[in-house]
Amino acid sequence: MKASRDVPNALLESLKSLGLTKYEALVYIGLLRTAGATATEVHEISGVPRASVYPVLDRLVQKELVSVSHTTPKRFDAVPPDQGVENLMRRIESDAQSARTALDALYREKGPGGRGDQELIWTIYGEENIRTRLAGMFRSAERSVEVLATWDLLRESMLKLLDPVPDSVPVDLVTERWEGEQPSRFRLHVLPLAVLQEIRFPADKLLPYERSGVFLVDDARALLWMEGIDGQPSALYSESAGLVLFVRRHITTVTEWARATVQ
Amino acid sequence: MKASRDVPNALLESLKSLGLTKYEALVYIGLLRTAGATATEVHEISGVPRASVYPVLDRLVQKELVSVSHTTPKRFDAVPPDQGVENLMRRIESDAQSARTALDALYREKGPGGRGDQELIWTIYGEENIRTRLAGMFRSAERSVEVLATWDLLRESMLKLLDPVPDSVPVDLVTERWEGEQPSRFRLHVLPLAVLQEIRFPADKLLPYERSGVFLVDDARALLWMEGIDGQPSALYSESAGLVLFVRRHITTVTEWARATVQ
DNA sequence: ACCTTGTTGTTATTGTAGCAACAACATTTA
DNA sequence: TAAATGTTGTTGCTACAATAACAACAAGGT
Repeated sequence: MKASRDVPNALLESLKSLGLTKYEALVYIGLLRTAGATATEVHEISGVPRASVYPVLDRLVQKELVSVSHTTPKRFDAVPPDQGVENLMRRIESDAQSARTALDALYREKGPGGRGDQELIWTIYGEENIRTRLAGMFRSAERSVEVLATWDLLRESMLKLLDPVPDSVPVDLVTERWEGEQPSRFRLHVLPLAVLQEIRFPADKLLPYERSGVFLVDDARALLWMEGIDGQPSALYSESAGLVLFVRRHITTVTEWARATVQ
Repeated sequence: MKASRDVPNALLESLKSLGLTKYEALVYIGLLRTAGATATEVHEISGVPRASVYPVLDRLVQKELVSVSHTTPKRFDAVPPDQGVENLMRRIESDAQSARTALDALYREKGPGGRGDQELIWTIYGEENIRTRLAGMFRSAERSVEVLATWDLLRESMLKLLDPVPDSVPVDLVTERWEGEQPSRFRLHVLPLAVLQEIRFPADKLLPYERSGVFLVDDARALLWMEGIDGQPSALYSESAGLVLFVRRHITTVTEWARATVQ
């Protein structure tokens, strides 16, 4: 009676990242389909060696995922899945909380400046991280904000990020199309640029150029939003004169060239 | 220059349960206090062997906890703690979600009854698990609900748990005192029982008997809420005739005896 | 030019800890 | 006795931890 051969591997991985070992996951899954099983039954159902079942069950009880009967032999039962996962998450959430505060304390120790940024080009991975960086750039804008990005990217949440830009700072948006009403807050330039829609790479391989953008603040800080074919967004950020100048030229060039072509 | 000897061990454990290894945690912590460090500097600050720093940094970049510069030598920077933890939690949360649904599917496969409960005495660990069990008991009540518990326990959230009891079912509450207005929904018996307040164990060692209670539903299902000295709540649940009878007697005995004594 | 010095990035090797797997044994129950 | 339960100890395995060694490259001095 080994009915547990069909345990999806993805499920095991998920449970592992919640702090369970392979055996713990297998035993818990096994117990979910068999109420009140003895240790030997657990062994049969889960495929875990009988001798290993005892320490594993101990750990699961400790983690509040199974309950034990007071009979001999002992019988075991699993708590319902949603609640079991909840119990695991509670621990992790608590760890996350204490880690957050402890790390924050360390983080604030160091002065914010730390010459770290100047003259360096940083790659940032993960959409969240990029957004955070952009929010910081916009918030600290003092003289100018220029954005050259595909509508796909703008629409999603870029516009919300632009809210904290001080009122005194002019904002230039360049994109290839615009849906919805035109915002009065920004200087909007809608240019149906082919460059922004698709590009052909090596020869005839059509490369979708979906979400990408270039952001320049105060002519001093630049961010390039890229997106690989895998869809994983990454970005370059820099305050170096070189990259800033490049971006400066890129934006003006595209704008000029597109204006000439279109009209 | 080894300024990292004072890394709290608890913090390392917390980060480990968020999916980081010891080295990953040390490197991330080190980077939090030093913006734009080279691999060698990371090695010096974190105490991690220089050769091990490279694979560790790779993993941290993959996990969206650090960003890389494009200079030579490469320079590394940590994302702010709250956001970093957020990035880690996002993965875990997603795993938890998929695990929940996958497990739920398995769980519903088996018929609910499965003779598992009868004649067995279960120990349940963890306050959440006990509450859930109680909620299930109350929801399925058909003839009677009897509760004998300290006010401390009742007040906290027991009253909310009693909401789903069908209106046709009488509910008896016995406790040692009552604060706030008396509920009309229940038959309330306030008995200033010394038993419920403190008991003396072996000889003169005063044992605080803070939160404990006995719950009986339909004269068929009983739960004993216990709480060790460590404050970790646990409970016994059973549908066995033996334990149910014991609880039945306990409640009536205490009630009778207290009534006789008090008046 | 040459050689030295130091740093960066990479690879290989060894050690270690926690989990996985099995064998063997003591204990209970029928 | 036989069968099943619960426990113990040993061994193997895998991921991580730790050290050593190496090639590539850039100063800097002679």
